Amino acid sequence: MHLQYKLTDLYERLLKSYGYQGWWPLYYSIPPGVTFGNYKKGYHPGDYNFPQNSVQKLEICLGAILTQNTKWQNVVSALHSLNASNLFSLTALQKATSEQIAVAIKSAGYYNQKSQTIKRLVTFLRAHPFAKLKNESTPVAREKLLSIKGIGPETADCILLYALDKTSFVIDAYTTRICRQLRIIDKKTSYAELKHLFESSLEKKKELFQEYHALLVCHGKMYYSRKPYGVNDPMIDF
DNA sequence: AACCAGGACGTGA
DNA sequence: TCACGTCATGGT
Repeated sequence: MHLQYKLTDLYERLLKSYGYQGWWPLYYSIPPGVTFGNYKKGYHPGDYNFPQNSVQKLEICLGAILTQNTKWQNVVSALHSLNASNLFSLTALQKATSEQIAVAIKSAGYYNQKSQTIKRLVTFLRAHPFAKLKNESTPVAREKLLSIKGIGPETADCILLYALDKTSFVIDAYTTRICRQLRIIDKKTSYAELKHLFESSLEKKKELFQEYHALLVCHGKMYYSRKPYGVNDPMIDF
């Protein structure tokens, strides 16, 4: 079976098992009064008309940084804390010191590093507003994001895909584990190689990229969070 | 009570 | 390049 078919087939199977995921979850920048399925939890399955404004884009960037090697629930409480501290805007984050931000995001862990990364991001966004970034080509915007210390490949790709609607596939630890287990790649395949594999195999639609990554995380949480990874994965029979 | 989480960076080989 | 240590909280 060709890899291209394998990857599109895996998507179909995951979608059938788990349904639409509705990423990126938004909690503190949603328009008031909007109700959409389990919207209160932040997810908006089937609705790809997000983000709608720069505050929502900022929330996605913050979430992408805060969730580095961290459970999402800890990120949610950090976002709540930021909101309670009136730090949920570019101008507020600009005025705040990294120490003040660190206190607010404590629950997400690595708060010293992440607070400084957030400060660098805010400085960056002053010179490169979202509207300007969207007009850049994906590779150029990606390089600019990667130039920010504390923003690596996965965080940059999350921002590109979910905040800027760019078709940049996100590779995370679950994606790598799943693809190894399903013999799609071997142990020494790099982030860039796996990313290229997905991007060259799939239709370049941001809705597909957004759902696929979310589905891989959902599946990864089920079968790939504890060693030995993926031994009970029902998708294993290709 | 060790283990893990939607990583990234600095270092030495 | 790459393997390894470090950063840190909170749930299981």
